[in-house]
Amino acid sequence: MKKNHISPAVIRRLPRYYRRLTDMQQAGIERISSRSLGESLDLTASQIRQDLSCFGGFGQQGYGYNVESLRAEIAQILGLDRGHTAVIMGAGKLGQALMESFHFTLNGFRLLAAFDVDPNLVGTTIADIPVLHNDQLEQFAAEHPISIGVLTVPKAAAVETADRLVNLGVRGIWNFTTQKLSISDPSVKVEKIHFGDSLLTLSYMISEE
Amino acid sequence: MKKNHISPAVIRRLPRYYRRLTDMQQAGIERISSRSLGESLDLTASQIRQDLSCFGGFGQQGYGYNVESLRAEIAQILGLDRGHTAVIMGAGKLGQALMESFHFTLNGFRLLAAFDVDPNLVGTTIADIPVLHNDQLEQFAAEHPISIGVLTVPKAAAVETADRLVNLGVRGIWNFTTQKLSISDPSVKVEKIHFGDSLLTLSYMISEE
DNA sequence: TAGATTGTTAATCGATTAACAATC
DNA sequence: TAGATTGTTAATCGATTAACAATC
Repeated sequence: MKKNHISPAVIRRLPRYYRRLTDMQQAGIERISSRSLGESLDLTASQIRQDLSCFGGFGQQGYGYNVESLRAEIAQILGLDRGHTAVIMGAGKLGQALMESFHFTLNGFRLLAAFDVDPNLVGTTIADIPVLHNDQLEQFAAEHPISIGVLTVPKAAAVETADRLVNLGVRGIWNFTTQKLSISDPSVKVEKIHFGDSLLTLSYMISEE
Repeated sequence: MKKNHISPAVIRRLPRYYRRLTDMQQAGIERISSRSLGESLDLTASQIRQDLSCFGGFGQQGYGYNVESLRAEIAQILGLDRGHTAVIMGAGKLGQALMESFHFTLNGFRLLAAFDVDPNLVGTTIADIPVLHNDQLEQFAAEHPISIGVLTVPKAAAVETADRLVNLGVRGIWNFTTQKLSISDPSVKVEKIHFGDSLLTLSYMISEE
């Protein structure tokens, strides 16, 4: 599947399509038009057809889209079928929250392990995921290919931890810290979740005159 | 301060400007040009000047911007000086992570309390923040004005909890659940952090080709 | 068949970048 | 003063929306 540059705006909408289609499929809905999908997502029908046409023609005139097969197509586009794996670096409260409540499997990832330095945590399992000592990362990686590292360490440890992950050949880093990462290898992708930026945006919105 | 519509793209960049200026101020840097600020944020100088000019002329020809005063201007634009308050709804791992590690104060909010139903949590304090019983929310709100509710409850409780917050007159909801919220009152703003959408985007990026 | 809805092309809209006079 | 850098206007670029022929 060769991808000739898809704009970030389109890519950011794909997960939303995927989620909605998953909901619809579970609700037993078989077909959907771009119009009604658009209405349920506050997007125009045009935009949805335009977005999907970046990847191929998945619909049928006069009918719309088959929910199940469109969902499967988007799953493939997003790479949900690639057997990606993840490790959590930093099993503090945030790491634990992800281990306990985030559905890695539903999002295409198999969570293999978490790593921490806290002796009270090392050796335990949280939501069936083993917590190993930080120092065991390299050895673990030699036995288990790691697609991405989830960075939930304290800010001060972020750069060093990210560098170690990159050295081990991960393809991406999911960065929950406020530390800016400068990864020299451009093939390693970084996706950040920045709580502060989000809250400041909300602050702006509620502060409008 | 009357705001004639500012585009969301601009608003989303303001927190990044603010953070960078904060870093610079702490590093003792007094002045900054749009060019060097742009370089450090991977933006063009033009864009930064264009963005800032939405709110006024904060710079000086031949000099640039004064770091401290530009930071103060942006703080005001973002509403960081308005004495906003927050409560956390749901003191599970994610709520606890925010209580322990997220710097509400640095982001313009005073965190007043957390609410939960777990008898093991109710009555305790976490990071100096009292955890109260869910049922006490209304009484608490009568005594303390709440600007925003942080929604870290399980998905199934999200809609009901959001409705209660809206009834109490909050101005915004910071939604960490995957539940789509349909708030009828358009003056109540919702900002969501969707882990799944973020991870799926990363999945796409590492799956290319 | 007739109605519905796609995929795609063209038109519009908005956001980013470039250019430059103003001026510190 | 001369060099630097702003704020703003114009030009470009990209993304969204509209329109419609194709066709299920």
